[in-house]
Amino acid sequence: MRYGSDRKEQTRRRIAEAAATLFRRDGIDRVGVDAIMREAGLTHGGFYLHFSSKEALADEVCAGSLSRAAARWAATVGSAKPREALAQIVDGYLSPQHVEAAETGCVVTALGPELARRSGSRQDLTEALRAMADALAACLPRSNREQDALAGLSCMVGAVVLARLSSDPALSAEILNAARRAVLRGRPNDPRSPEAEG
Amino acid sequence: MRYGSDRKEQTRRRIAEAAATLFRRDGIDRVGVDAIMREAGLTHGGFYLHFSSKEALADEVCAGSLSRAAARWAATVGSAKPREALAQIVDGYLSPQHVEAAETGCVVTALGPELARRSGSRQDLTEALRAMADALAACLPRSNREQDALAGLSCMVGAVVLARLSSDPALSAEILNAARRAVLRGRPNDPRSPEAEG
DNA sequence: TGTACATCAGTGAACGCGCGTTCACTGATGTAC
DNA sequence: TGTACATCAGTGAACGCGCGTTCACTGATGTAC
Repeated sequence: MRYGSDRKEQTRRRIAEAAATLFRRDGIDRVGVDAIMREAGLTHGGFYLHFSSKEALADEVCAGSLSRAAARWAATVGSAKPREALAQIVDGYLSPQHVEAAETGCVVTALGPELARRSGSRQDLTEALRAMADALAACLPRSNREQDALAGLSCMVGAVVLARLSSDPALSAEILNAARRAVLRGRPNDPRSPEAEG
Repeated sequence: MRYGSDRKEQTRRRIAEAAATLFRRDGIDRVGVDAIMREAGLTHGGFYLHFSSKEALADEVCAGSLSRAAARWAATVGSAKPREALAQIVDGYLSPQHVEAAETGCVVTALGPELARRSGSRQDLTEALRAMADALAACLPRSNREQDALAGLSCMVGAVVLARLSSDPALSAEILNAARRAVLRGRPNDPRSPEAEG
């Protein structure tokens, strides 16, 4: 069709965005190339003009999504006082909305184990994890901040996984609250009530 | 073949055990009925004498595995002083062996997001999670023990997920150490060195 | 005790289906003249 | 400016394959006589 010079690139991005949503919602294995292309407004045959395989798409999309999340955290840290940045990051991550909307949320909580099983390199994912830990560390008290950041990240990831697994909304809310309290421990400047509601 | 009265039950258990291992190793979607039955020493056709579908098997196997894990934690708590029980549970969960052997490890870290997506009831899983939190709580200091238990469980789950996701063994070890320190915080009776080595 | 039969756990071929991937084709647009 | 052509993003039929499930059959064992 001989379109403008960046049209192909835009299509590629549209496919990647559709895939990012569907993969997180249903799991990589449960999403077909056909569904991704339909979501992107195309037909399946054109997929291979943009990506060499579904696996390559999944690797790129997941690493990209996680590294953009890390960049957003870093931007938050750069644009607010440490304790406010921390509260923003933690409250956003441990929100009921994040638990409910896996399809737009953190790749680790939606696809962590699935990605860990992959035979590919996972180096980009590892770097993104480090960047997330660094962003968290930057808004924590100096003593043991690297360890606290890794523990805090673990706590947040686990809390969202567990809150999604629980079929009891009350337990999910308790998990989120407990995790928030643990990650913000020693920094109780948060005006929010300790109870969670809805 | 008209075998002894408990033979069928034993076969059923053998299938469930094979499935538990393979599901945690490769993910539910990547394991076929054929592979499960071969692992159990049978052929695929007989599967439906024991389970109504692969989905039903997966539900039963995952809930069973998690509730047995909860029972083991409870037994540990019942058989040692609180702080020793806590150290046993936490050190076992946050060990490099657990990170490396997903196929025999905690169902939540191996299949959490995959299970959270399932349409089924998840009630048994939720009860098992509660039982795990209760066991943890029973060996924590009384003040805020329920919250601390939920936060500790989150931290352990997230740490194992992240340690498996990282392709850098040093980062994985740091994550496990940081999580252990956080979960045992306030109870530094652990004689272990703070550094982790392969 | 010995024999014929009934049972039913397990077998393996067959099914329909959806998937990832390929490929000959289409047709809208940029370019040469 | 107008026309013919080249390009190449996108189409959709087709492929081979593996999967979950079904079903007619097998044959080892318990039971009736």
